[in-house]
Amino acid sequence: MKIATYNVNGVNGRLPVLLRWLHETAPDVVCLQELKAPQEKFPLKAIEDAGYQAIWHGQKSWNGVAILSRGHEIQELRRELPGDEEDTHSRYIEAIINNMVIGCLYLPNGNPAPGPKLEYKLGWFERLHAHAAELLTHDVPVILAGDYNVMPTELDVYKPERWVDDALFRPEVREAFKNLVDQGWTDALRKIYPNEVIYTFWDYFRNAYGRNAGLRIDHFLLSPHLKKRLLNAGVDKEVRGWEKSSDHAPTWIELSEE
DNA sequence: ATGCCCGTGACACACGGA
Repeated sequence: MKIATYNVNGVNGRLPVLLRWLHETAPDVVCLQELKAPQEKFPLKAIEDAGYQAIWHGQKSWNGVAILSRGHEIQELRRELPGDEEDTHSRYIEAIINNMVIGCLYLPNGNPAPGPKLEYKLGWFERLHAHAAELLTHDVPVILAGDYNVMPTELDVYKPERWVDDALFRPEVREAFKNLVDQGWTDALRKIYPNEVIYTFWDYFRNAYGRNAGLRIDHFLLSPHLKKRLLNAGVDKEVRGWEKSSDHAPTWIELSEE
């Protein structure tokens, strides 16, 4: 079973790229982030014509998350991260698919830092930490996939020294990610590529993709049940080079059946 | 230190992104 995550940076602006990628790689489940579309503007017909069911939580202009599934029913569990009634951002959606809980998340960016946006990010991380711990108590396979907006280590940044004050790489943000993983999660990409440089994002500026000046910020965290089922993982890097691409590339894992 | 390049919303440029 192949599961992917892709920050599309505008689901309607990205639709030709998204459909081509779905057609060429046929993932079973896809977590999308940054739809940048209100609920009623999600391109459901095109997604269905491509062979997928979908649930999504849109928002005008910003944020927005979706889960697509080909073949397996989607049973939605929630469409917001618990813990803050006043958080209006569409950044989390969760479902049961094929006997697994799949959480699709878009963690806040946090810049400029320090400041209220970084505080929001760290607060969101605390809520994710609490919810992730709760999920682990249920003894069911769980995947937390999405754009975490964190480079976990120096290996995940083309020039670490330039990013130390940035909200994607500040020590407290890396620590929040590490604390989450230390609950017992497996960082799937790093498990498959323990020492390799592997990026999921390249800025639109400065020919970042051409220079491979990238970041690894899209992650799969696997609950203990799934660690032994992890067969492979990767980044569809070439998609970043397509015309009208997102600044992120699709990232995926392959799991064995049971 | 800053802009670079994008999508969105709405019609010019502001905003957010990472």
